[in-house]
Amino acid sequence: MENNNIIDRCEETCVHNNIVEKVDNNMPEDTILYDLADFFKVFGDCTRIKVLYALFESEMCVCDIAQLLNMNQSAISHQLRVLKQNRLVKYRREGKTVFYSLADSHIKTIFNQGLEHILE
Amino acid sequence: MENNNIIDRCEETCVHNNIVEKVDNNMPEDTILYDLADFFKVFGDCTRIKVLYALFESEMCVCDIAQLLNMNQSAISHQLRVLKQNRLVKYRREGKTVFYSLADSHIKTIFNQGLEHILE
DNA sequence: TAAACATATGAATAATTGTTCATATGTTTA
DNA sequence: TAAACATATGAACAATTATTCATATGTTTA
Repeated sequence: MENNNIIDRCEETCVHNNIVEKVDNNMPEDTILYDLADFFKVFGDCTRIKVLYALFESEMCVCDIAQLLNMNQSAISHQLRVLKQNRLVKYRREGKTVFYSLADSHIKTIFNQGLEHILE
Repeated sequence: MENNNIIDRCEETCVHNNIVEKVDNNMPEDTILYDLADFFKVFGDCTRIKVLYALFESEMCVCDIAQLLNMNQSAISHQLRVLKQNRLVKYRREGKTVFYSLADSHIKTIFNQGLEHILE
């Protein structure tokens, strides 16, 4: 006796199978969709957004960013790691100082589209 | 006796004040940056990404989407509410059924930029 | 009007995540 | 080489969030 109670009733009656099938055939691979969501997750934090906006203007060291955002060095460093792992920033070392800068050309387009949307 | 221990040492010595000041002057308003992060947060979930991709192909009812993604009706309905609140989808009622469709023209550009980035 | 059904929603839970604190790493300079 | 310093990182904690379950809302039809 299989228990099918968890399956909503509408699955049997309401579903428009032709539509579902057509859409299903055109969906990108699951791994791509997961990667995409993970990528956008990076933009879903205000600190990271601020860091990226700052780097639009100039390359900056960790301390500079920390002061600009009025946050401590550790928090910024953790977030820079996330940005680095997602290939959104690159860095160069100059003595003790590490300068970060933007590594991606899509960020500005994405931000502008987002801005257009929220300002509409 | 003020306690300044929480302030990292580098704030006093390493910070490049000219850069910080210049960048600070060009930063968008804080409220905009928060709104932007909140907006991108919507794309940071795989279920919502899938729903939006599905709606690229066709308008769909809640049950259709639930079946397509093999999730229950409640989960989909909750996520559609988030998308609705962020003005990314719109809906029309036809009897008992509610059909959802895309409400925004920026989504495709944003997704494509994201795809280009992760496939690079 | 009552039953059937598609969708919406509140509450609870589990999982994820941003920040802080403490400390480690790596570079410079005295 | 030791001290000073900029940055990185692990662990812990607090806050956020996606899903599920139970149930409510709103529409149709018998």
